[in-house]
Amino acid sequence: MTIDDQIKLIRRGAVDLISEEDLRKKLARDKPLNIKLGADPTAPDLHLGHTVIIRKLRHFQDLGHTVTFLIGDFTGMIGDPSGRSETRPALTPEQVKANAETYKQQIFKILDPEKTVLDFNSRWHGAMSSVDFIRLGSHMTLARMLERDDFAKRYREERPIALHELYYPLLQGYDSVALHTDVELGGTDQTFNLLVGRTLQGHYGQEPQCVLTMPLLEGLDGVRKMSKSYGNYIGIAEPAADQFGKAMSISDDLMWKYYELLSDKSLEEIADMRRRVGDGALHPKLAKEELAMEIVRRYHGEEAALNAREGFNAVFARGGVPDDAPSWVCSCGEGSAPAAFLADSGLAASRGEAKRLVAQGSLSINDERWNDALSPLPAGEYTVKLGKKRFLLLNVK
RNA sequence: GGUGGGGUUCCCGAGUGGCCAAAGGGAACAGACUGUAAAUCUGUCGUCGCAAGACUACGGUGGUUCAAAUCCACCCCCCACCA
Repeated sequence: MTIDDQIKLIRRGAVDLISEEDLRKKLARDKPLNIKLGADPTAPDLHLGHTVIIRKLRHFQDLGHTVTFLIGDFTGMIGDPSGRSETRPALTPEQVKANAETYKQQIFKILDPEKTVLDFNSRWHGAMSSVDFIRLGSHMTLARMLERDDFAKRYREERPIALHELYYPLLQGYDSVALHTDVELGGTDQTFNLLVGRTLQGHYGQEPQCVLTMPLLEGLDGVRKMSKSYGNYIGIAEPAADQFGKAMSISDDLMWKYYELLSDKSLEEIADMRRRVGDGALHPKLAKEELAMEIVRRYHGEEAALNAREGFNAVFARGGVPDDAPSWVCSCGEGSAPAAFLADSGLAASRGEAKRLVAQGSLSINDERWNDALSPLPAGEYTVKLGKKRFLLLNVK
């Protein structure tokens, strides 16, 4: 593969590459490069937003390079100074180890274990003396630090910046020194920290690393970044049907962004598909199904992907009931009134909510709209549907 | 150390004695429209109750009052400014 082709693959979907010239130089040596990605020691529940960067690591592996997946167990004690950051509870070594295990299980769905090194930055930070620490600080100026978006903003708004937070970028940068990193990856929000690594390596007599930043993937709402706390994510460990359904719920516009950042299709193929949707030759729903399939296939395999699509269409296109619908048994009487069994089974949060939903016309029983929340159902078996997504197989004794 | 501003329902945020289960926005949910799209429009959005209504809720604990998210006391926690 020519250097031009490699650069093209590396640049796909990326926001910044600093600098392309340096990277060409490194690649020209034709030796495996050290690629680094830092990860927080907590929250090992990866979603598609994380995979944007992890997939980029995979690209590097495919080009023959070595990846270090670095768990920031030491920096985790500081907490990334992202505005209103709360102090994170310190994790025990056991917890860190357990989290690292979970990371492994998840990242190796994408990364090649043979070409991946798992490391912890407490290995070198923990061994530093106070003198080393102060020396580390001497390589950075306050002015430069205040260039960081986040610090600049807080300083301007007269919000507090604790001193130890200033050390976060330095420690992260020092990781690159310790690992002799050639290329470090991160989200665009990491740009400053990544550049500090470049600076520090220079100070410690190393060739500065290249920095590759990836965009933050928007969540299902298409507005905020994908994040567990916003609840707008697709987790890579989620069941196939959920992944498929969530992928189908994104807007058509967002679909193209997802294609670019998450799909293995070439940019040409994607552009062609987009053109065909544009002139009506391809229905956007089909294009989206293909995307959803690709995502599910990656984490669950081909068969699961086919099943997910079939299940999705059976339920939503043809109004069926999913195979895994929960069932509920109650005896005829008070408990068999819709308001009662909807709340008791957990389909609705409370009786009040159940009644409201029924009043709004969201309940159907055996495919018939049901407006009476209070009369008990006679004995028998029923298929209950509440809204579009909630189902119950009801057995009244 | 001093001074000032705050802690309200899932989130943001209004409310400074009764008209407050608490404005407004967001999120969420439902209906219409659809491709379970998105966008839009409409509605719902503490618990129990068929309802009337009852109960629980405005940082905590007490108190004043016929009546407190609103007033008082003490406590806890956050923030800003001055030094």
